[in-house]
Amino acid sequence: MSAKKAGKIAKNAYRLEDQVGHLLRRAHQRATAIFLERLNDADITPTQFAALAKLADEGELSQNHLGRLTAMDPATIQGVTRRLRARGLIAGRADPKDGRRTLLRLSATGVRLAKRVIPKGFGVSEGVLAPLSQAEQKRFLGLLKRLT
Amino acid sequence: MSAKKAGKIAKNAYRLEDQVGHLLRRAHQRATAIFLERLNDADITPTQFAALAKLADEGELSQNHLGRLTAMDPATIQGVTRRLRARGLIAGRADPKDGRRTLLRLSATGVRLAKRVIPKGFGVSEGVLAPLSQAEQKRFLGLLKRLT
DNA sequence: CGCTATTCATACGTATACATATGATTTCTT
DNA sequence: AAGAAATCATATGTATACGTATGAATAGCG
Repeated sequence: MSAKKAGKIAKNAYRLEDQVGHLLRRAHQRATAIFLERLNDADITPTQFAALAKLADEGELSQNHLGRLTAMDPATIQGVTRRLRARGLIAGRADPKDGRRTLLRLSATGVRLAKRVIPKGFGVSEGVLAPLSQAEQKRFLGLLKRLT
Repeated sequence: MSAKKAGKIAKNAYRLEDQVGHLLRRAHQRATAIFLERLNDADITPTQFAALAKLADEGELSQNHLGRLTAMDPATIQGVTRRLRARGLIAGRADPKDGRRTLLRLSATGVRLAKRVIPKGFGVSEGVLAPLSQAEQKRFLGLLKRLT
């Protein structure tokens, strides 16, 4: 029953600055900014990076499957892969076993770019987490993972 | 020098799922989804909500100032306020002291909507943080605030 | 005072992000 | 096996998000 009697405190004001959604939005903005700053020369976006990294791991994936692995809905992953294809970083072919699917994989150029760029991903994460100590970073990531 | 000798461990693979940026993006997606679900009837977006809440607090603000208080750059806040004005939720007038500025405030309709909707903001935050205990929520918010 | 720099709001282009609709194809169910 | 349901990719429309450019207005400086 704190702050109920004698009107000393402001009566549960809604503070935008303290709401998770707003803080998550701002933290995401900052993470994106750090990404774009550190990968400026590569000229790719965080979601494009995610798609390249996943394809580098998995080799060949259908478009929607790639979207699920990178947390993008079908409409979003469609736009991302369309732009990556237009730049020649990934290539697609019809799935011989399922006429609905398009199988995507990195092109030779895409492999080279992925090799050059993925190592920089570690630096981005470090930069984003830099305001926290090592122990805090671990705690934060553990909690954040549970909010996804 | 752990995991350096004898190649036992996978050699620092880059795991998208463990990177802050990716997790922040996913957490933000989830927060947005919870917001839209709980304020479905109000038909406003999280950023529109933020603008309304700030104007409810501050009374009258220039457009760019409102943007700074809600973490939106001039181009973004312009779009948000344009849509809110089109719906008659906010009104603008020229600043008599500064010819460059447009002063924005809630309309009568906007005040009514804000009063009805801001209380629901608490529920959204609770919903987003629900996977964490009370103590974890506090810890998480403290750490998250330092990453903005 | 006058010139420069800054700020403000707008406009345009690109890139997520998602709802919804559509047609093609596959899978499920009976 | 036939019809229903689900999945895949695409398309369209709305809404952030930000870089860049622009013209108007103010602030800062010599």
